[in-house]
Amino acid sequence: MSKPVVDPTVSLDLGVDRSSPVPLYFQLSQQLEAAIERGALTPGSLLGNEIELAGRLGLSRPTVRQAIQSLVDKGLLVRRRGVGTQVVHSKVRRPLELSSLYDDLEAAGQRPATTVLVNTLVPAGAEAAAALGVAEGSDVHRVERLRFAHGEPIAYLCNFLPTGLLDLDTAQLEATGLYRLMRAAGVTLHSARQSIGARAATAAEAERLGEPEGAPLLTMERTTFDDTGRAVEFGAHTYRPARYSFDFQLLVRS
Amino acid sequence: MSKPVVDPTVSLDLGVDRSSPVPLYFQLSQQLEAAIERGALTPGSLLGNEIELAGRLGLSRPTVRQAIQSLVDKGLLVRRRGVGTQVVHSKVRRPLELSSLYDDLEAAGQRPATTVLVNTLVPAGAEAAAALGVAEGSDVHRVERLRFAHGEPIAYLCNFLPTGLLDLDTAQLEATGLYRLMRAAGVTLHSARQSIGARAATAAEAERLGEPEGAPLLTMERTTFDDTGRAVEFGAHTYRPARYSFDFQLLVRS
DNA sequence: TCAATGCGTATGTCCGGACAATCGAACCAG
DNA sequence: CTGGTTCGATTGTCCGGACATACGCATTGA
Repeated sequence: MSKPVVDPTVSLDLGVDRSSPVPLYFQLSQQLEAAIERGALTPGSLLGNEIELAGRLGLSRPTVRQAIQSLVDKGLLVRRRGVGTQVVHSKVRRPLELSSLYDDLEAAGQRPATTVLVNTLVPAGAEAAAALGVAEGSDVHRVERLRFAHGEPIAYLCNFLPTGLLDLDTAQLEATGLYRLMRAAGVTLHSARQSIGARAATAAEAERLGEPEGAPLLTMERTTFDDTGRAVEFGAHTYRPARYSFDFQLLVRS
Repeated sequence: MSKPVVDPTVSLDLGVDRSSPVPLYFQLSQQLEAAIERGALTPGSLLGNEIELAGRLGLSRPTVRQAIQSLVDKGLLVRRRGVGTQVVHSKVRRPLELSSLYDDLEAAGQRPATTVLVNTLVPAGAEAAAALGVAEGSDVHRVERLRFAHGEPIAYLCNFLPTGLLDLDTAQLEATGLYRLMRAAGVTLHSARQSIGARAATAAEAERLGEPEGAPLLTMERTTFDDTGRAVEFGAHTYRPARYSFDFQLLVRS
């Protein structure tokens, strides 16, 4: 009896374009991911061994391994020595990434809108100065925004940014998200430190978000760093818990 | 003028043990990580080119690249073509992983304690059945626990587990965390889907955690999967926000 | 003075091969 | 029937080399 091994070459039309500037391993990993996504590779099915796959595609084994490994890192595949590589069952689709609330809402089909409440230079307070790594009292940008979805207020966003990084245009801030502006300004985001908590709304917070005073609020503080280690943003956000929660998937680091 | 490039071979005593069963690339990456951790490799410093490093250590370039790549994936290093590999400035230390509250508290120096309130088999409700992928009404384990730190209640944990996976001993549940028990039973955790939110405490919730009714609570729901895609745990937790928040770092996927 | 060009250097991609470690199943012995 | 052993299959690790590509800097030219 032969095992129910999928033959990727015939069942899905795999094949690489050597004239393309896109790396071969990336072409392959994208095709495999697409095949998984559309169900051509069913969960639990084996992927056929690497050497044979490499031979069929006219690639070397390291290239095929690199493609497979990238999908393993994404959590879509699992490798087992002596067994093979198989598609993970289900549900791992969007591992946690450094996300922008604006992009999240847009991807969810909500139509995000932003009102800029404050956009000025202020002397850095103790907390913002410590987070951004600048001297207390030195100038930093302060941006306060209200984020809406379907006309309902979702979150109040208060952010601090160091000067000289990008010019914060109020119109642009209302048209898109902060992260998109930073990327467009050539800032390469690298990592962030986040803290998610909850507390009761103060009178001012409650009024901004249209909640009663003392209502529970979901809070998030975040400091974002670029790849040189510079802090490029510090934000303290409050969310209406009935309208927003932090949903994500995460993988076990191995 | 020579550039201020660190010479890893002399300044840090790098060297691999070929008789060890530990993979060479792993030995190297661990040594590099340790060097970064203790400050021997200062943030921003270059790491010297791969080929030379490989030659000095008596390794091949792919092996050295594999070691470096693993640290890049961890966010400790950044590579730039034509420039070199440099140590990231600070602060990226513990990227988000699938964590156990028990382990988190223990690592933070708090002394966690657990009281098991409920540990029985119950017919699965709609929510638990959907999360675990079992038929509604079929038997599942139900575990309710109170988690303390320094004698103060921190969280109320309600978990559902499929039967036949492991035997849930109340004494063991009070001595350690659920994840540790599952790992000990041979379950290989793979991924989880989480949702973090907030809401006002009901009378029962408030009483359990020693909070006033209506107090804001931090909530987390999580479904955990093993590497075959089976759901192995579903939990609904509530935390006292004054005592606990979700802190983590995350990297930009590239 | 300033912009365009060229060059060195480092990482990015890819190849082909070799051996080791591990898993699962078939096989054999008690 | 049961338990241990052997063996094939598959991934894990490692090597040595080759060429492509992008960045930074110095040089050159307008």
